Amino acid sequence: MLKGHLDTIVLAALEAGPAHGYAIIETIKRGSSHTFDLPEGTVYPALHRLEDAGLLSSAWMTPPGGRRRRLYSLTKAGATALADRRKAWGRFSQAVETLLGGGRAWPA
Amino acid sequence: MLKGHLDTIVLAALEAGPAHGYAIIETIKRGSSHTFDLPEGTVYPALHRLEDAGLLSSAWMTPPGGRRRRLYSLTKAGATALADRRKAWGRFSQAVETLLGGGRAWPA
DNA sequence: TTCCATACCTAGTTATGCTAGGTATGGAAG
DNA sequence: CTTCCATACCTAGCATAACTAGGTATGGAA
Repeated sequence: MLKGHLDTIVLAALEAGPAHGYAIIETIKRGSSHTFDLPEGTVYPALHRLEDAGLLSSAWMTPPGGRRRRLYSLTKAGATALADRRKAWGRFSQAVETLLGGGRAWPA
Repeated sequence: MLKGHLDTIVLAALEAGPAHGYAIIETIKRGSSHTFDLPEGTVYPALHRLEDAGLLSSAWMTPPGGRRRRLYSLTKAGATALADRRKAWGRFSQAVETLLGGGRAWPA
């Protein structure tokens, strides 16, 4: 479970340039050392959500001698959203870290 | 949104010793510098879930001249679960960090 | 006596991620 | 040539998590 951070990760995966769904899944898998091995049923609906929200745009492409793919790109709003989500992740992980780290069995 | 890490945080809050629901909310609020200001409707059901799962145990207490409170304690299974979840959090946050940090605007 | 902070609770809504299916094509293996 | 796998897309429906929005009750301060 990615618990609400899926969108952030997908946006980040597209920051380096446009990509299609299947490739995004692979990028996330390799980039996380297989910690996030996301099923398509998770990623495709997320891409549609993000496009509906205006954070991504898409276009069908057919590479020569290849199969049709839908290429997703970050919109300007998407880039802004990613920046916001990066900050939110920082606050979030910092807070969790403090709460988890601060909990000692018992200080002497 | 705590995105599935609520249980981890609640378990961690009880690591230092038993506490009641309202106090746990305050502990999490202060410990996270108000990043996590959790509504009761979030925390109480979580406590019940964790107790049903055997990770917490509870007992009603009435301090002298005070009001009745339900004191929650970590069970042995709860302590084990907390250790597991700490590791899971480490893997999770590490992976997100890599994916977010690795996404550069463009490498030269 | 009125109000606030404490202290507990739950029904119902919403959104998220996943399961479990389905369609289709290019290329390799047999 | 046919069978199978990896690629590549999709959706309906389920489970669950967190929250909203209510409710009850008490001790102490104003």
